[in-house]
Amino acid sequence: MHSGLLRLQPLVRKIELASTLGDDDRDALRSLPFRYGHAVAGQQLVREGSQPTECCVILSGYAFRYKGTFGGKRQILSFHVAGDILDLQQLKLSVADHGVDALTPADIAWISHSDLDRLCRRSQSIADALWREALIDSSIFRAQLLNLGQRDARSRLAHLLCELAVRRESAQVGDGDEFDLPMTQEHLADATGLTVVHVNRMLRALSSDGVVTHEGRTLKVNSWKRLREIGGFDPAYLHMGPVEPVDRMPASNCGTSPSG
Amino acid sequence: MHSGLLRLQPLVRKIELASTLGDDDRDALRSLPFRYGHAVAGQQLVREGSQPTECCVILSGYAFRYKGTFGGKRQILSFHVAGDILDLQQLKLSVADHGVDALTPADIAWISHSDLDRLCRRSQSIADALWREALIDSSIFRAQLLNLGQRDARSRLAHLLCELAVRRESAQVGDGDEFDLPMTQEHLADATGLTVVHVNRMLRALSSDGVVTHEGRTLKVNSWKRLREIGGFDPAYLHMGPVEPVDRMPASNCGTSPSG
DNA sequence: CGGCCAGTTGAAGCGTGTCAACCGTAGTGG
DNA sequence: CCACTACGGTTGACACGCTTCAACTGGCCG
Repeated sequence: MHSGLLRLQPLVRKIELASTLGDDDRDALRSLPFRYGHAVAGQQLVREGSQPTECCVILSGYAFRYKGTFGGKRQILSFHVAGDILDLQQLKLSVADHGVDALTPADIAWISHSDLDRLCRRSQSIADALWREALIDSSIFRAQLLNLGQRDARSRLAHLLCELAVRRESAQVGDGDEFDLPMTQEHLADATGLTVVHVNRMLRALSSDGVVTHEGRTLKVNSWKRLREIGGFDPAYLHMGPVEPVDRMPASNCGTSPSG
Repeated sequence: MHSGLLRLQPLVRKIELASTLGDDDRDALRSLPFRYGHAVAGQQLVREGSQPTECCVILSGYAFRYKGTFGGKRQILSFHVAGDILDLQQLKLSVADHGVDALTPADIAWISHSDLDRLCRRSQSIADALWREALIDSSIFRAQLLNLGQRDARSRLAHLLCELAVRRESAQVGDGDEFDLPMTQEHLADATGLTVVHVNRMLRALSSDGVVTHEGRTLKVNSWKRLREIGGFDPAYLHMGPVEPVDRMPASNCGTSPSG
């Protein structure tokens, strides 16, 4: 049982994107007891159908949640970065309706439901903040529903890339217009409801249109404006507070972007 | 400001599907002050992008939630029946990331966020119950994501029909294998991410295969087993407590359930 | 009566899926 | 050092599920 003082800092930062915390709340969160774990890429963290007793906070690396079909297909529900707290829903529900896998090597803090629950009872503002996290989670799923149900392949991909950019930015991973895209095209396919082959084609299409540059596992966005337009991306659903509506994208920086 | 004693009963029943309440909690919920409203079919209840200060409980009738695309398309996120509490997410988030419309004429109870919030602070078990409702909501979206992303038209429809059947059953609307399908095929299309034309074809296919009988706005399920298979439906995601796994479908009724 | 809305059906086109190669890189073991 | 394998990415040809367009029906209501 660790209680490493600053290791839970990514969690605090994440929560403060959507909620305001007092000093005491911050301290309480940071000093939550947790079990530390390291996961290799592809490792299963939560099994669909299991009854976990701990929440899982990503300290570093990437993870994703998914649901399986009887026929062996897989829908990736969301990708997650450092600071994200997963399985918050299991705090109040017993069986996990979806699984969680590490996407890259990842450091994980496991926090027991009872500890978290106790903290919620002690601090109304933390309870509110966690509730809010869960609701934002839900909002992201709603946006994904719109994405899968109403947009074509090209738009779906663009939208997903926009979301990844914003979330990685807010987690302060990478910087600016160029960032790591740690997932394989198969992951992207499972997240967008497309086939690997078609994801590949659409990615290249975005490349050859000059919207993004994609080499190796790095993605560079040449025109946020066009990527947003193509994806129909409106960051409101992320509920990250006031975001300037236009032109620039990841909540912060982004110098000179050619807008053609 | 009504405080009509039994009018909020559908809400209590709904909540008790997933949580256990004490007598005092039940009473507290039932005596929540609310503003009564009647909506005609198609009437907008919550506008996407607005900042509501009240939650909306359906006392009778049907409603649905949706998100719109810049291009004018619409994705229906979920359908709702009597007892469902909508916009619970706005309790902790400020702007509504989706809209709500009445599907049929409906009776609505509007409960102010502050009243609800106050009640949550007074009763931990009610707070838990509402939190749980929100999480189940989220779980349903996840299931829809799997549906839209991984299944073909026929399966999507079958899955949606299964879900509607279970939820209407749990709300004690209609009975047995035959029930009202109050939505138009356009609604079904917007919910499944298909076109009206194709929904029509798939519905007829299900009919001519003998799985369902569909005349007017009534749907009769001839074989739950086949409908479940086609839709890949597993009711676990509804988190409605232990559900017998086989053969029969709508969760409850049938007074003689062994070991229930 | 006329008009509108939901449903129904057919024919044609296109967006994705499927199948099947092939490439480059990294890892592994002889 | 070289086979050998495994995996992610890339590309082409073809098949098919779904969309699109368009026409027609029946019911409801002003």
